[in-house]
Amino acid sequence: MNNNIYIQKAQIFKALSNPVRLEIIDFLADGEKCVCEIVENLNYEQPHISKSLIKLKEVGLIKDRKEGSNVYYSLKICCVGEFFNCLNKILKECID
Amino acid sequence: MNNNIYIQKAQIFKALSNPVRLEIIDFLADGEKCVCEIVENLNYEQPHISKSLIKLKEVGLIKDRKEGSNVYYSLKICCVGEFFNCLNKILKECID
DNA sequence: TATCCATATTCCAATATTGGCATATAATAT
DNA sequence: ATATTATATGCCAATATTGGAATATGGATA
Repeated sequence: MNNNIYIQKAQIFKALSNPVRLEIIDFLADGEKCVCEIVENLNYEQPHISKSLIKLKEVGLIKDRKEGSNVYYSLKICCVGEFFNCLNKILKECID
Repeated sequence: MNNNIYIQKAQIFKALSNPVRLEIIDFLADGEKCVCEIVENLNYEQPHISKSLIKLKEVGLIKDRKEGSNVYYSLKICCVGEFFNCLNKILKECID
């Protein structure tokens, strides 16, 4: 049962464990974007971007909003800053 | 080249994307532990624990120290607190 | 040296992830 | 109704991850 928490957390990390999905998050840090904008900016096929977005949404990292035929995605993590600052620290230490 | 940063970050998240490895990190949050203590506390085969520790070490999340025939592992992340607080926030929001 | 204990490595089958391609759906416009 | 545009889904081969079982290594002790 307590093990469940580790499984849930692992799933969030799994969603983050892909360069394309990290690039999407970085792009969304700039603000809400529709799928087409993300596809234009990242050099990947539309279906791949779509699947990546869905995976990020499933674990609660981003949210979507439909408007006409467009779907707009945006970050749901309030603490992206702290989160990625820590990551950067780890990377910096790793280089030393 | 900038893509490399996403690959590196993804590798850190990949190391964290496993319940056993998260449990190990949680256990190490209590302080430095030798492999045998970790094996005793977590219900997994010694080789699995060993491999998990090596994976965490490879990405710079933990460090090791040999003393006789024992190897002691400890956290190398200074900012575990912030990091996991954010994660908990995401999990909480996800439930709502 | 022989043996014991702690840790790491290798091998493996089952399972999951990746990312492209083709296709489906759903909204909008003509 | 048909065509067009935006997004999602299904399928697939290549590749990676998982975690167990057996085995190897290396320090300590008798």
